[in-house]
Amino acid sequence: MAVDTSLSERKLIILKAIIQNYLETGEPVGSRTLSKYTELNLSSATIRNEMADLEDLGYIFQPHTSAGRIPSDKGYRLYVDMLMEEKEQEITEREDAMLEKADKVEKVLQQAAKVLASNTNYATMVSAPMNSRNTLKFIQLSQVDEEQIVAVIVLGGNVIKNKIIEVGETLSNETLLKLNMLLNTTLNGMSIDQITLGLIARLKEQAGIHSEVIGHVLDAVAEIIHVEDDMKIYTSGTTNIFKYPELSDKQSAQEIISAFEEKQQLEDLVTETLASGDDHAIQVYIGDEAPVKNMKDCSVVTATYELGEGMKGTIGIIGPKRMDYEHVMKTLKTLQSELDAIYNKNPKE
Amino acid sequence: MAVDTSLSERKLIILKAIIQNYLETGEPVGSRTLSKYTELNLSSATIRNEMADLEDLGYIFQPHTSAGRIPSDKGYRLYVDMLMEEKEQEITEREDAMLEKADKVEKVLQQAAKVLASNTNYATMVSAPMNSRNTLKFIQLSQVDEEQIVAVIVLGGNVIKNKIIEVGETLSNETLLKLNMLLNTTLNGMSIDQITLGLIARLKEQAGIHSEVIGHVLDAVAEIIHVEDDMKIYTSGTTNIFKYPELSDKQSAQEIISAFEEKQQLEDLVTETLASGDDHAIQVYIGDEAPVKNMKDCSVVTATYELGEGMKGTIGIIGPKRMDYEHVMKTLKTLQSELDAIYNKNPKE
DNA sequence: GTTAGCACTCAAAACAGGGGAGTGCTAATA
DNA sequence: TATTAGCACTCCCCTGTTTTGAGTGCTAAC
Repeated sequence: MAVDTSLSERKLIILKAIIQNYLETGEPVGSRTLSKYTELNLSSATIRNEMADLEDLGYIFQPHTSAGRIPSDKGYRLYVDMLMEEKEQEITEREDAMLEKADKVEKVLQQAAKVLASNTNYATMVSAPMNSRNTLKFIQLSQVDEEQIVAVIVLGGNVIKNKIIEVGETLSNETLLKLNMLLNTTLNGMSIDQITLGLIARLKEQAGIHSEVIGHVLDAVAEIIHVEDDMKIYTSGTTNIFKYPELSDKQSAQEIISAFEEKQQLEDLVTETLASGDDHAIQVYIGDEAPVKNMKDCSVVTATYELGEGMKGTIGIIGPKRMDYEHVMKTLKTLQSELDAIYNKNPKE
Repeated sequence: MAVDTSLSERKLIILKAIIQNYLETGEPVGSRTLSKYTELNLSSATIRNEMADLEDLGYIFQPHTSAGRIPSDKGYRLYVDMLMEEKEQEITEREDAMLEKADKVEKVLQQAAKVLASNTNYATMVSAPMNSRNTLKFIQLSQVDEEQIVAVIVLGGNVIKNKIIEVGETLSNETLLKLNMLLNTTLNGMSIDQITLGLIARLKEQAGIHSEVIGHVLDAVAEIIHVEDDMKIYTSGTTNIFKYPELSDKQSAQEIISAFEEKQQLEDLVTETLASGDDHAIQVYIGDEAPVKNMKDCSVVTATYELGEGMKGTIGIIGPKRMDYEHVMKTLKTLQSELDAIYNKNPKE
């Protein structure tokens, strides 16, 4: 990224001015406007020369001749990387109140998406934490009726899952007790990745004639992971995109909204975010950079949060390229630590 | 509804022709078009006279002078009530295959919404069955760690819910066993409405010093009903509305899409559908008739399905007023009996 | 009762012109 | 040498006007 060094101080100032102005107005910005807007007192002509240079370098472009300039993706990139000053002031207190104790994780997350959307006026998504790296805390088998038992599986962080298992015979109480003992002593505290084939074989051996049940239980465990694989994603404020003319033509709107409806694409986004980079960094995808093709006309800002024990989820904001990056990143950061805090302080809620 | 009798045979034919033509093309239909389109050989002039009458009666109207006529809500109403001939032929076999055994109810319903959407090109929703009138099948308390027990509650139809309960003390195995016995013998097979205050008092009395736990469990049961109250709704094909110009202007599109996002409005729709009328009838709401204000420019067609034991859900299609009512109603009927069949034949899947 | 014909209406498309914001270039200026 | 003023030019966009054409209502003839 040696590109930036090739830009003079003045060019940077002008570029920054162009972008900031464009973020506010959404209109192409011309040289005259800039000559007043910027502190360095230059005539429009000078600015024009600089702008021509910037255009040659690919940071800005004209939608058509005799229009002002608007930032290119490359320009935005430079902006978020270097030019943007973080306005750290006034850490918002409001959200504290909004995220009041909702008693279920899902509720909290849905709420978070909502708060975020109303706070930013963009479309938002929050993915529920995945428990791939989670630990088994407790397993309980119980007879429901003659032919069915239910396996209750509690994961770290008190995520509970159940699965009905069909059994041909009625199992005696002692048998169930024994199996429960066996399962819990062996598997308790184990990470899901730690359950190896060898371990399974050993378990089955100890279960004797009931090895089949053990098999079913482990299948259930596996399936639970699998089920969790198609992750839950909460969205809000989708229709906010109609507020931005450049996104609200039929074509774009349809693409973006269907990306939100078929969660598959959002899942890709989450996966990408979780995979790449530092845990608590904020990531910014501009245009094509996003791993979601339908969002080529948008910018996407994401953050990762953590509910302890390696359960991570993603928060994301989707808006026009000319989004208010500073505000968004600040808000996202706040919410991120918000979520981090709530659950690390109070994991049972 | 004596209105219809006042219409001559010929007027009915013409009205029907107008509507059918409009359904296909989406364009206002004029007298010339009709004079060829209809079998009764009449000149455009004659048709014009009849159309003038129909307009006076409120069945059709002109979007502006010198445009063709389009059906009014009243016209559509008459059409779906009387004029439309059911094309019963070729009961679709395809869907059978599509709704292949998904092993979770949610999956099936989500799938159903998808199939429906791709089949009709409209927006669709499927509500998960509510279990308000459901019965308790099984309750199991288990100790998770020193301070927590988990209550697993199985409802009829094998809907499983759990709830972590905080207890100050560690309960002995015998105590748990006793409580489990007590809960199951007393509550087993009961409908949720049948658990009265008197019953609760009696339970607590029998539980003695552990009455508090019983209280928590019952709270959990109550909460589970409550949680289920904000029902799950699956949607698909929201963006199909962009296919219909009359709905895809910013204003309408935004309204409809946000109705789909904030599920509250869809819930109203479901409630209305479930409340009103015969179980297996198909209901058609045209324009204002729908209980959802955001859909005043749409038509909504709904059906109720049943998963046995009084658990009912709703399937709905939302499209433009000029939707292909016949196809939609037929498809809906098929899917309805599809769902009915799957779960009544094979309730455990 | 039906039809042909005609005058009329009005939305939408096609067209034309003016205004204006913005540019690039050149020549003058500090 | 960098900056600026000035000027010609471009081209979007707005506005108003015209044209077109589909469709109607009405009247008179069949």
